Amino acid sequence: MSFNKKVWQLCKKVPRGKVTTYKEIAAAMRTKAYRAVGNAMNKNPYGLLICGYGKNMVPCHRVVDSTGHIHGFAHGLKKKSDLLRKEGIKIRKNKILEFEKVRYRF
DNA sequence: GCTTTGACTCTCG
DNA sequence: TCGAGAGCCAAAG
Repeated sequence: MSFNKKVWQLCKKVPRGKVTTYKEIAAAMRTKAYRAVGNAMNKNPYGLLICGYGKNMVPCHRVVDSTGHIHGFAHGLKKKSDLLRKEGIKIRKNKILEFEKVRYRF
């Protein structure tokens, strides 16, 4: 299985209402390719399904950096924060509130 | 194959 | 507290 697919697989394991970080994912794969993880997200073929919540969706919007701050998103940061808020996660200025509480650990 | 490119993270000052 | 710099890794050209 390719590196990217592993990333997406792990991504899908994040439950609704929870978030994870690029670092967590990398750690779960026993690697330190934090940046490559983000790169994988950016190129993920299921990106367009995020908003539609399709069968093979990869909840990329539940992945943020180690500080709980949101970076880029294929559909825009606003869209991403909206989706997270809809799942019960509070966001303010691209920053996740109560990060430690909603953070999912593998 | 070597070089470039990131949705990253850590360390300093 | 915050920004700059350096280190990191895999994918794409």
